[in-house]
Amino acid sequence: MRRAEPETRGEILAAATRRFAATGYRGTSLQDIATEVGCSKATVLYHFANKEALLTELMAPAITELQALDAALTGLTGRAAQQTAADGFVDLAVRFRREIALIRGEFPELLRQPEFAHIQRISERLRDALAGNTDRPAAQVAALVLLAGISETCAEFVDMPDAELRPALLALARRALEPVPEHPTQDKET
Amino acid sequence: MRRAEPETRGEILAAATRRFAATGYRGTSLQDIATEVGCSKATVLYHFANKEALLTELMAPAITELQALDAALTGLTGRAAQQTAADGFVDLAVRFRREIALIRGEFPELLRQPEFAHIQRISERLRDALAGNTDRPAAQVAALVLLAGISETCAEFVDMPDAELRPALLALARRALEPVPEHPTQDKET
DNA sequence: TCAGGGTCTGACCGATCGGTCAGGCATGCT
DNA sequence: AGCATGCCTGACCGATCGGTCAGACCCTGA
Repeated sequence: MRRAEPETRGEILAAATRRFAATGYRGTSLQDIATEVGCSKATVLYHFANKEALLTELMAPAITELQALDAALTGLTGRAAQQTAADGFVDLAVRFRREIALIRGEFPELLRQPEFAHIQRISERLRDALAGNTDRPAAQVAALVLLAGISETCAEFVDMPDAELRPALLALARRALEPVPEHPTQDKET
Repeated sequence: MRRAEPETRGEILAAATRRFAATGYRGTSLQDIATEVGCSKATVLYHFANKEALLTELMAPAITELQALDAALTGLTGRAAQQTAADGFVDLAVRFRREIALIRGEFPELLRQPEFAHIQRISERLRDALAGNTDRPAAQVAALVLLAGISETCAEFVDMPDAELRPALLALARRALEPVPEHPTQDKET
C-alpha cells in the first residue's frame, strides 16, 4: 500500500481522532487506527513514537490554552476569580469539545499518570477559583459539578453550534455559582 | 490457602469494590482482585460466572432504585417532572456514591453494551425530565450538566457526610434548573 | 469406610495489547 | 550506475487479559 504523498501522518492523526472519540483512548488499539487509515500498525508507530505520543499531539493545543487560562487566574480571588474561571473554562470547553471527547471518561485515570500531573494541579486551581477560593462545601460542590458537567456536556453535544452551546453554559454557570465575599479566607479586608 | 468459613465470596465482593473504585472496572483485572483477597483468579471465577457478573451484583441495588425513580417519573411533565427528577436523582447519587465511583468514567462505554441499554434509556428520560420535557437547547444543556456533574461530584466527594453533600447539591440544582412552563411542547406564551 | 459435593487451585488457552526489527521498495542525489 | 534516505511492511516479541479445566483437598452423611 504505497502512498503517493507523505500525507500518511496527517491521516493517522485524523483517524486517531475519530477512533478515540468513538471508543475512547484505552478502547482504541493501534491496529484500529491502522485499519481505518489503511496502513499497517507498524506504519503508525513509524510516524509516532508510541500510542501516548499520538494523544499528546492531539491534545497539545487544548493543553496550551488551559495553561494560559491558569496563568490568567493567578492573583485573582473571590468574585473576580470566579467569573474569570467560569468564562474562560466555558470558552475552552466549547472550543475544544472534540479534544474533551477524545479522553472522555478517562480523564481521572490519565491524570493519575505523572506526565499529566500539572494538568491535575491546574484543574484543582480552576475548581478553587470557581468556588471563589472558599473552603465552604457548598461552593466546592458547585464548582466541581460545573467543571465535570460542562466537560461532559460539551463532549456530548459535539454537533451543537457554538452560538447555542456557549451562552447556555454561561447562563447556567452564572445561575449556579454561589456569590462569594470578596476576601473569603480569614477575610479582614485589606 | 484454605479458609475456615465460606466467606470468600463476600471477601471477593469487598475486594472488587475497592479495586474498581481505585482503578475503574476496565482498569482492574481478575488477578488484581484475587491478589487482594489472597486467593487464586480461578477462585474468583468459581464464585462469579465472569467479571461482568461481579459488577452487576455490585451495582444491583443502585440499578433497582434508579428504575424506581424512572417509574415515579412516568406521567409527570414540566415543573413537576423537573423537581421530582432533581430531588430523586440527587438522593440516589448521594446514597450510591460508592457505586457511581466504581464505574467512574466508564459509564458511557458500559452503557453502549446491550445489557445496559435500559439504563441508557432511563438516563435519557431523566435528562428530559430535568429539562422539563423541553427541546430547548438551554434546558437540555442545564439538565446534562447537572446529571453528569452531580455524578462525578458524588464520586469525588465519597467522604463528605450526606448531611453536607445532599443540601449543597439540592440547592445547586434548584438554582441551576431553568423554570419551564407547565405544558412545554408547542408553547406559545412566555 | 466410602461416596459425594462444595471449595479451591495451578496449568493452560486463545486473543489482543503496545512495541520492535530487519528488510523491501521507490525516489533522488552524486 | 551506485548509494543514501524516507516510507512502509510482515513477522515477531513479551505481557496481560478473561476464561476453562481436571483434579486436589476437606467436610459431611450414610
